[in-house]
Amino acid sequence: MAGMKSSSLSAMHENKVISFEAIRIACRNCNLSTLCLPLGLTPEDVERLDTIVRRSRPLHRGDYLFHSGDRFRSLFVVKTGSVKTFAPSPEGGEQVLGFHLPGEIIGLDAIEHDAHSCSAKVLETTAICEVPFSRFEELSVTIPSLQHQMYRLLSKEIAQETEMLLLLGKKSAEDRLATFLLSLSHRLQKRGLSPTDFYLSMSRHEIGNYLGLAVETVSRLFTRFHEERLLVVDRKHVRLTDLDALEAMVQATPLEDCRRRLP
Amino acid sequence: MAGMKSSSLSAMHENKVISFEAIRIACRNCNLSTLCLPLGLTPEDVERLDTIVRRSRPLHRGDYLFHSGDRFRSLFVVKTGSVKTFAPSPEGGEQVLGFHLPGEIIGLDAIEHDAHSCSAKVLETTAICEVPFSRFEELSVTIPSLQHQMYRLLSKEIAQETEMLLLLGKKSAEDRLATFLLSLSHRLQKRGLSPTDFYLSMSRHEIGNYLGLAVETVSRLFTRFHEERLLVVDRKHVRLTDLDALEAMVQATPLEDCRRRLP
DNA sequence: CCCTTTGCTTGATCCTAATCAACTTAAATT
DNA sequence: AATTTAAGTTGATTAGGATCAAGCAAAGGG
Repeated sequence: MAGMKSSSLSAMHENKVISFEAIRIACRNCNLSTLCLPLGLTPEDVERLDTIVRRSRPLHRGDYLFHSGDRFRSLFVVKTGSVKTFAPSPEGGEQVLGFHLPGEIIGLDAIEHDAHSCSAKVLETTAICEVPFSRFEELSVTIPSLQHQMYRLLSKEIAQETEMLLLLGKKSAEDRLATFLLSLSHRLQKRGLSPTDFYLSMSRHEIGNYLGLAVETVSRLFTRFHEERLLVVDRKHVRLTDLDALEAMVQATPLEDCRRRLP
Repeated sequence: MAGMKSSSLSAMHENKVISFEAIRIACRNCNLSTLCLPLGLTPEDVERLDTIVRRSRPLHRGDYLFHSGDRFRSLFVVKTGSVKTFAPSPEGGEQVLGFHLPGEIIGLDAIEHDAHSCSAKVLETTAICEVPFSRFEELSVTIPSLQHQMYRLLSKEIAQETEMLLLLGKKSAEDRLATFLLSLSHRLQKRGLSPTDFYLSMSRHEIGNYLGLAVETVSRLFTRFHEERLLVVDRKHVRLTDLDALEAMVQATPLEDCRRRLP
């Protein structure tokens, strides 16, 4: 009822004024602009981008952004909250593909097939910016720096998945969880949040699934890390008390091939 | 010294006329155009793209396209032959990230950091098209369909790596090798080659490294697949004698979570 | 051609993390 | 508050694949 541009979707729950207003910030005022599509654009071009962005009211835990198989129409950017993407298998199982924090773009894998090959599910109350892709492409043809940024973001996604391949291909369970926690830490820090003190919006089951480990293993590792004074964990809340040790654990990848040239 | 456009690099070994001429085919005559950057472009635009493509003389086994850490200047497209990319680790080990066949683009992960995060090494005599990226970007600003195709190719790379994550995250050694062989089979078929009869340009060690398995495991699996009449293998030569059985093996992913709603 | 090197295969043993099972705690529903 | 359900932890056992060890075959080099 407030603004005249009440966006595409119907606006109920208008009693949640505070959070709803908070998410309707335009790109130009958004603190994520250094991570997101507007990076490198002139203020004028940011305005043009802004006109095609759709901002819905907040989604809640369990809501879907899209399902595997859906026609690809838009990219989705997390504004606040978090989202998991996963590949559902016919038998009801799933493979978690990623957890997405504010500023991260979801749906980049769908451009080629014009259909989503994974599903995206909201982990907590979350605000999303929707970017209709056909309109985006029209725009990026006329804004070279937007095209450049899009190439960079796509490339970044590839580089990140490569990191993940490295992790799953070679490393131990311990390394995997350490890397996961450090990844969260770094990403939260970039967003101006505490790199040592945060809540996990995903379950142990989802962490394990993501890292290719059983729930039990994840649980045991949390216990062990706790015992080793690397962190304090209580339910979903984690406090990393020895970032250096975690980093060292990951660095010290005792990769093979160190004995090949002996006798 | 036949042609007048003797390309950027010096042209020695002109006695290798046949193969050298073969690789100097322009984009418009290249049979890979349905897989590569020219897809969807007008003949006129293909010509424009062609002017920025550099075609060197053939590279040989062990040659590098680039090293990890090199400044990013160009994308590389395999024209004939094959290339492996890998992340070298300080201790001398490496993680193989991919094997690249004709029409596949290498270097997409480097756009963001403006530096290569992996190395690319030629597995057999190989012809490469080099696409200077800054010139490519200039061009793709003026050719919407080229921008579109680049988005698609980047997206495809992301989707492929996602597939790989799924493989490494959940599947057994058997599944991994079967998936690997089928992937090769499909990709060769798309290129007009036999999907059942081919040579592996990479070693067992490299296959194992890529799939997150020990060499010994790969060797044992080849033996087992042979015993099960799924393939005939002799050294580097493979003939897949039961594609359906291999497909079935991969499909029948007995993913967990089938017992959760019982007692 | 012999000799070394490199790549591959096969067998034996070990170890990490999965699986199975039981129990605890927290959250949701009544 | 009582009951149910879901999530997490801990222990015991097992299995799949890594590692260790040895031998063989092909390729390369003098």
